[in-house]
Amino acid sequence: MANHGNRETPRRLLDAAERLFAERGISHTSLRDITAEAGANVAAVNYYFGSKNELAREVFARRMGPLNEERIRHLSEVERAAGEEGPALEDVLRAFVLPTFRFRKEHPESFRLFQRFHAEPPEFRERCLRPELFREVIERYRAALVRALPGVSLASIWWGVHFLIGAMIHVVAAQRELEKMSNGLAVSGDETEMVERLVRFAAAGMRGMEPGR
Amino acid sequence: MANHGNRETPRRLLDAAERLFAERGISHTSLRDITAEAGANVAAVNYYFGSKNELAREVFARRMGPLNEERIRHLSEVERAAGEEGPALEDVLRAFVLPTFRFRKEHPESFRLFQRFHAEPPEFRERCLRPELFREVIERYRAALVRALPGVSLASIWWGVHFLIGAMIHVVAAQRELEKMSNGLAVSGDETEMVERLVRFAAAGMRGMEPGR
DNA sequence: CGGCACTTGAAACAAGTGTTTCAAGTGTAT
DNA sequence: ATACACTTGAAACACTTGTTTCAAGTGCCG
Repeated sequence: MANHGNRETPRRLLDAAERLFAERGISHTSLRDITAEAGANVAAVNYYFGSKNELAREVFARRMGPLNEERIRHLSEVERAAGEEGPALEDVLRAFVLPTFRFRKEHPESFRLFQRFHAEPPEFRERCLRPELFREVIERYRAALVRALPGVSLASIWWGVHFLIGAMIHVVAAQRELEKMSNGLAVSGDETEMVERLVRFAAAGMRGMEPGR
Repeated sequence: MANHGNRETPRRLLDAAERLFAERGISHTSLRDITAEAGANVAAVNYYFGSKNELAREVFARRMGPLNEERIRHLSEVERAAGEEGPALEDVLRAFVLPTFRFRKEHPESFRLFQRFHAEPPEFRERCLRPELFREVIERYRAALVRALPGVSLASIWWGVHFLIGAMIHVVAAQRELEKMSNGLAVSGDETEMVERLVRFAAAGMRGMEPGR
């Protein structure tokens, strides 16, 4: 009944959807949950986004884009600092991993989004995952890793990267459960500790991957 | 209307549910999908299992139990073969990882189950994950790893294991997509190749984790 | 002030969900 | 053969889902 004069309803819908998607998953979140949290009407989602699916697509793009941009920015910075001979493996990996953890720190409640996303059916994922969002990241990091890992085959690098991604997704998403299971062994009050562990693990792992090392 | 004289309806329900859960996820699979595929009536699930949730719990337990048992069996075998000084790190990790890949080989269509499971909301997971299914595995492998990694702290071991689990889940579940993205770089016709890569990666990673090494 | 494009609210929609009910059928033991 | 416990089928239940509809409200521009 009211035009409140502001254009922030779509943003509030995105925020609410992000939070709830992350908390319960996409299919476990109804439009009524979202609109209730956003203080909007049920019809608002279809009015502004057309459908629940397109809302979800926007929710993801809003985060994935900047995240990948920051990965590229970090890599550029590290490469600039390293000069001619190129950055060390650890620095390349940290440039890739750090934005993820930093995003979790700044948006702790909405972070599970990415793992939730991995859990959706493949056809849904492919509709959301616009390849152009990732092409540059892949290109840039492949070049940097090839350079930082002389003597390691491209196939090994490829696998190493995906081992790293899997490890990252898992610990970052299941952290609370891991802490509960570890009996105080895994305290992650300091996020950099976890990042450093992951970076050291992956760096050592990638260096030790070649069969005839 | 008929008692077909056999007791295989529950088994057919479990099989159908497993296949569909793995393919689309739990919440995207309806009881009608399951019962249709199993050639049973909609009421059959509630008759035999009480509810959809308890059916899901059974579906997981049916696979997770034997899988963990085989992990323990492998570890015992490796420990027996190694004798007094204990098995090498690579052998311990392989004993842990191999059953997962072997299960995927034998039940390729139902394997995604485990990743789907990781994607369900936490409360659901906790209802399914009976701790007693994992206690022995944790106990045994922790002891073996502490022995195979002298000088590495328990915390580092703990993190390394979860990095490994994350990497394993990810590559094993997203394999088809990874192959598509890799432009022929990642061919996994030979499952042992992937296992060995993962084992070498994790072994090198765990050895290189300690900060002041 | 009056008209207009834009938002909102409340209600209803059609479709799908998990679950329950109950009569009808079956095999087995008495 | 008769009784009985066990399974099944078809239908209905109560509820939630995403979506649509339309009247009512708002602020802005002429």
